[in-house]
Amino acid sequence: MEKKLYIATAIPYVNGTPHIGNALDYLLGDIWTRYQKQNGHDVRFQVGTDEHGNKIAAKAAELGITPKAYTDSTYVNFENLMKKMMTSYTDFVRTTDDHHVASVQYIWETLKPYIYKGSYQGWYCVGHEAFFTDKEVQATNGICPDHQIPYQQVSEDNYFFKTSAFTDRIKLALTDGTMQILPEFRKLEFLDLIKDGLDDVSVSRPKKNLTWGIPVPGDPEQIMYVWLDALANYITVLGYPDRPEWKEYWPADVQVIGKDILRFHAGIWPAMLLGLGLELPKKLLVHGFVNIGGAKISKTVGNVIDPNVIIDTYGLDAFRYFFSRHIPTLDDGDFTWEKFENAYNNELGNDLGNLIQRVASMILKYQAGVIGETGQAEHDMTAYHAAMDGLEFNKAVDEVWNMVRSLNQYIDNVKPWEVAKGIGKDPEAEPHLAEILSHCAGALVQIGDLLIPFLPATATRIHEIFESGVIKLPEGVLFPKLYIHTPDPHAPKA
RNA sequence: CGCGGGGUGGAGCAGCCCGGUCAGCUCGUGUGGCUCAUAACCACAAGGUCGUAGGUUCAAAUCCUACCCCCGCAACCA
Repeated sequence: MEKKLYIATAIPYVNGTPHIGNALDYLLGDIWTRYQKQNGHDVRFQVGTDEHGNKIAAKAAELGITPKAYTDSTYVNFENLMKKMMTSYTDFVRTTDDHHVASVQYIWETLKPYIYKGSYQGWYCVGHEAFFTDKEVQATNGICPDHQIPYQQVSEDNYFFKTSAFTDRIKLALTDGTMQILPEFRKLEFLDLIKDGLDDVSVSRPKKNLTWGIPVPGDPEQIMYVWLDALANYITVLGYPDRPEWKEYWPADVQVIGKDILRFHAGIWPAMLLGLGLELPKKLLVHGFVNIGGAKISKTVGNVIDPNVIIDTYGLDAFRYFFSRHIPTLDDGDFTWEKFENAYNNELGNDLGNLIQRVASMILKYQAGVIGETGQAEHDMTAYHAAMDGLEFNKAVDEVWNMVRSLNQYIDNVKPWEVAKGIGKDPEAEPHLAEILSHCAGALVQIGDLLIPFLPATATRIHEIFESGVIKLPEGVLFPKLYIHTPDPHAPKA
């Protein structure tokens, strides 16, 4: 049985609305999925939501509804964004799904040899009835800002998962490439982080401190903490352990995560898999953060950008274009409205949109729309495919734009409009012109092919215009100019 | 002496591993060309002590040493 492809994305916590980072996960997953499907592969593409935990419970209590009712109302925000982005996912997992809950309990049972009871010690606020991290305690000088009482060192009983037992095997998998982390420097960072070994993690909380979560099998006093619950989604969604089809897809070919959660996905998650006797994911695609004008996105600063607004203003393909090309796939990137609009106007409008327009219009004008023999344009696509394989999607788009640029150059060099003037005088002119224009059309079809993973709607449109042998130019141009955040160069001077 | 990344024309970057053919690309600016096209496209030009100071070498953005500056991370943060 040939293994089918599987890509998974991190599941966001649904106590907020989707942000640009979530959108980036979906976009990268979708680009990969479309690319693989285009190459004839069967791909399963998971997305989902993480719905347990105290923050959800507190929010729900505030609203006077059950936690489940609350997440029922918020997870759709994420689902809506995915749909809006034309994310071609095949599976949507919610950690509150019955099957997930049951599977996680099975996983707990199976991992029992590596689970032991211990005591967790940390800073506790009596008012919150919850633990806080060292960082939070430090930031507040040891006093809870909400209750004006000092945090106390408190210990509580809970279960620990023995990730330490798997340190060596995980290190080996990273070193020998069984589990790749891309980019490479993230792998080095992580290896450095665990050079002294992985620490065991606390995987449950007493019921009094954590109410909303999956019960620990065989211990009614304990509720599972986020780790086993959330990370397990990548296999429970495939049907693990009861639906055998999961075996056709696991191990994941790619898992898309943000740099902030690498340590969990490169540490705890592989440890879980090894404990279950399963293979490790082949690649972890670690993307960076999107900054806004060089600054970190922060709710308190209020510089949060809603992906929905971008899509509503400029269209989905413009959104997909910017975030796949101008936010480096494997590193941090920067968003500003000005950069976005410049990319939209100059690259999508002038470079690509105008190119399509000029070629289509020449064929209409000189040949009544008949394209003729589409000479197979064979541009060297090695660099494009190498970039796709290396999960450097931004470089792949760069390659496409090199093609756009050279086609524009080609047209200026051969001057079809000059050739057209020779028709009627020079017998060679007509076939020569036909040859030139069919070459252009062929090149555009190829560009359309390469854009399928990135700009699905635009790719379809290019194919519609050029593929039938007769130009079918719809009303209106592709990517009409927009001057919302940048000055309109054609505006009359004040 | 915590770990990591980085400092290249106005902006953003590539090149550095494997020293010379490297000072390159995109945007921006200027000039010109063209007219098929979304006042688009194409060509050319101006602009850089390649963070600083030493060193190695016939030769350094590229290797070595020291220093300065910027940015992440520093474990329970999805």
